[in-house]
This record gives sequence, structure tokens and C-alpha cells, in this order.
Amino acid sequence: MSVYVNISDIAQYVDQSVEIRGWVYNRTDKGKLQFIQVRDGSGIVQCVAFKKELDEVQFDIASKLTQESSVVIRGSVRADSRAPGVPSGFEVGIQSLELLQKAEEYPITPKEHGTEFLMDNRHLWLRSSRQWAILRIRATIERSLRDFMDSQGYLLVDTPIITPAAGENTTTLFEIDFHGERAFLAQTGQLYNEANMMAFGKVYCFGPTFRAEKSKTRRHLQEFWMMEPEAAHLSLEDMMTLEEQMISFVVGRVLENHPHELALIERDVARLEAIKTPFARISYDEAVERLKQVYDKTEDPEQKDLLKIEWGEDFGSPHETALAEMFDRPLFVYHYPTAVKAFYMQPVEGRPEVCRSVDLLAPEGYGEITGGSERIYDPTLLEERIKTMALPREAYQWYIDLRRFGSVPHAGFGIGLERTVAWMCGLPHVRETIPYARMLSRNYP
RNA sequence: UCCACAGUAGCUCAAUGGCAGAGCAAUCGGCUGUUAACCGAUGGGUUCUAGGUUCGAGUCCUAGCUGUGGAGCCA
Repeated sequence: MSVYVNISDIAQYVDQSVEIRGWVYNRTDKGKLQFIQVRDGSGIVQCVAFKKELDEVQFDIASKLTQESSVVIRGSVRADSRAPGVPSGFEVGIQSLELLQKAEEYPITPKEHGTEFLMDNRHLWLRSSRQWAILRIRATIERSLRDFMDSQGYLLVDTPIITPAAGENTTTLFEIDFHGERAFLAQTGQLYNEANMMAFGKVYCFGPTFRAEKSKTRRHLQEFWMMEPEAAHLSLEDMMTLEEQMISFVVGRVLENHPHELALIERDVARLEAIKTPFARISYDEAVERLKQVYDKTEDPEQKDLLKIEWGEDFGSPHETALAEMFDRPLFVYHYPTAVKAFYMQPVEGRPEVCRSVDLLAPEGYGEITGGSERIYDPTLLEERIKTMALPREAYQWYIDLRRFGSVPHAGFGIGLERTVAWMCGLPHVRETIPYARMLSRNYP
């Protein structure tokens, strides 16, 4: 009798008879010998058919299998160092084979393809081993982020996706028709998080967010996933500690659970193993000084122009890359100018021109992966800031209310899932970090 | 929105202004240890679109469309 197994567990069944239910990943035709690589979602295993050992009809089927045909194979597992697969080193000697469906000519061949073609066929591309590995790592990162926050006593409280008119800068929001009223897809759950924090102490939300910006870069999506923790009585300094513990926890989980996947995508794991606390911490002031030094040393005029910076300006991506390259682990940059940050950020005492904000820049040029701050908790100051920034006060009434009923110092941050996955997997573009990327010119499939 | 580059067989790409080509995939044949197997054969084209220059345009020019990379944008 053969037992139905997942390919990922194949090592436990050496010299036993198993049943594999999967899809043909690739086939090598050697005449009287067929090497059939079968994937079942959990892994890939090589199945071998010898003409002598199979009945004629079944061998004929085996020798005509097309890529992605669905099959049920029964056979005995043997250890063989020559066998490729995930995990490698095991193969199934086919005793019987059942063809569920012979696949039509499959568009994605084992050869190279262009980005546009692959994205047009994203529904099929997901079956390729690289994409399979990346999305499995994404799932682990997502779960680890939740596990970490849960272990720290944070409660998952979901925030709405359909939100009322925010009033300002609607150009970056996706507008929808809410029964005749204007509504928008959420850009962040943060304001609701602050209300939830007042109810539960320590909370986080984790869901999709939407940005209608005309951004067309390797770091931007129109729809992306973000986890946002928010806690009462959390200082900026304690938040940095929390963030670095979180990141190193997640990196540890990925290294522990995905050696096969990391090997498949050829990630340099030494770069991940180097992610140890404490992370580097520098102030915005120091960051600007360091960037000016880099600027002075840069010869290439085009590059030099991109690195130009004056105190008070926000960093562009070339600046973030230059700063991150100075360290082999993630870098916190704190106390940004108040003018370039959001209205709700708490000013630094005695230095109102900067605020208690912090961004975390990933190594290897992956840019900002988290951003957060202490929030203004004094209602008068918050109202002043809303007036200064010319925001519609009515839209923020409930938010101001939070400061009228037992206001406390608090802080929070957001971590962008796709940028985190891109960094940990060493990918050049975020489009492969999400099953179906929504980009400026991509809403299919 | 701006800058740069690209668009040729199902896919990845070649082709000095002069016969439209290769590899992979498909189909057929060969091979008992392949790792993107290999070897032989066969079929496969609106060269993104519209106009223009030229004896002749895949190639040059103009406009547009699509994509890629980057910048800006990213409270």
C-alpha cells in the first residue's frame, strides 16, 4: 500500500511506497528512461520511469507528459545524491501513474522570460520555483510579525479600509462611491489605531493600504500591506528597541524555516545572519552631515546632483541608499524636521523645528521599511498644528477628541511588508513580493 | 509629470538601408542517469500602430501606443 505524502516530507519515507499528487514541473526524455520533476506545492521531487518497470500504456503516458500536467504517481522513495528537487537527494521510482489532465502548451518554459510577459501570466508564474519560494517566505514574515507583536502583549485590532473624506491631498487616495458619498480607500490605519490604543493599551493593525500616487519605481505599489503597532506610554527610544527586536526576530524565523527557499532564490544568507541588535541610530542632523561628506567626495556629476541635500529637506531614495550603505545592519534615523513630517508628530522639547520621529532604513539600498513617531497628545498643540497645516478641522474632530478624554503620551510605527520581503529575499523589485501586484500600469490578472 | 532605453516567431533575442534568422517551446524520430539534458528533422512572421524619406525600411525621420529603468511624488 502506498501512503499519500507531501513532497516536503519525502525524506521520512525512504524505501517506502508513497503516492504523490502534483503537477509536472519539467521532464527529461532519455528514451527508455523518463525523469519527471513533480511539484505538489510543498516541494519538488524527481520521479523516474523505466520502460522495463512500467506497463506499456503507462510508460507511453509518462513519455508524453507535458509541463504542468496534473498527475498522481505511486512509487518507492530512494535516496540518490544525483536527484534534483526541493529537498534534493530523493527520488521516486514510478510503479504506477495516473494522468488527471494533460496540460495544454504551457507558456512559461524553463527558459528566460521578460518582466511584462511574466506579469501578464502572473497567475501561472506563481507556480515557478522562485515565486513559490518568495511567497512562502512572505507568509513566514507576515506570521512572524504577528507572532512577535502578540508575544509583546499587543492586540490585533483591525482598522477600516473604506474611510470618510480626509479633506486634504485626495490626489493620493483612491476615491470610491459610498452610496452617493465620497469615500476613500485607507492609506493607513494609524489614526484609528490611536483610538484603539486608548481602549486596549497596545494594539496593531495589519492589512492592505492604498496609494494612488503616480509612483513608478521598484519600491512602490498602489496596494501594499502594512503592519502598524501603536502603544500608550511608548517613548521613541523604547520604540526603536521594539523595532530592532522585531526585525531580528523575523530575520531569525526566515533563516530557521526557509533554508531551501533562500538557496533557491540565491539569497546571500550571511547578509541576513549579520542582522543583530542593536541597530545603528543616528539623528537627522548627523545624517545630513554624513550625506554632505558623501556629496563632497562624489565625482560623478549626475550622482552628485542626486545626493545634494540641505538641512530641512526630506531624504530622497538616493540619500536613503547612501546612508544605509554606511552600515551592515538596519539604520534608525530619528528627529526629522517637523516641516517635512506629518502634522501629528510630537515636537522635540526645546527644539520644535524637529520632531520625535524615526525611520528605519534597510541595508543593501532597500530604503525605508518602517516609519513612526511619538504622537502629539496635547489637544491644544494638536489643534494648532492642524491649523498651521491648513487641514479641515471638522474631519479631524474625532481624532482631536482622543486628546480630550484621558490623553497619554503614545507612539507607533508602520512597517511595509513588501519592502521587508524584498530586502530579506534580496529582490530587485517589490512586484515579486506580493501574489498580484497592483502597480501604476498593472491591474491584471 | 520629466529623463533614458526598448517593442521582430508562443518565449528570449539576432539581422552595415539590400533574401526574415537562431535557441527554447510545439510536432516527429533517437538515446537507461538527466539536472534549463543532448542529437536529428518539421511547422511557425501584420518586424507595436499611423504617416513620411528612399530604387529599396525591421533598420532612417515624425507622431502616437505599450513596456522597462530612474527622478519627482510617497500627509
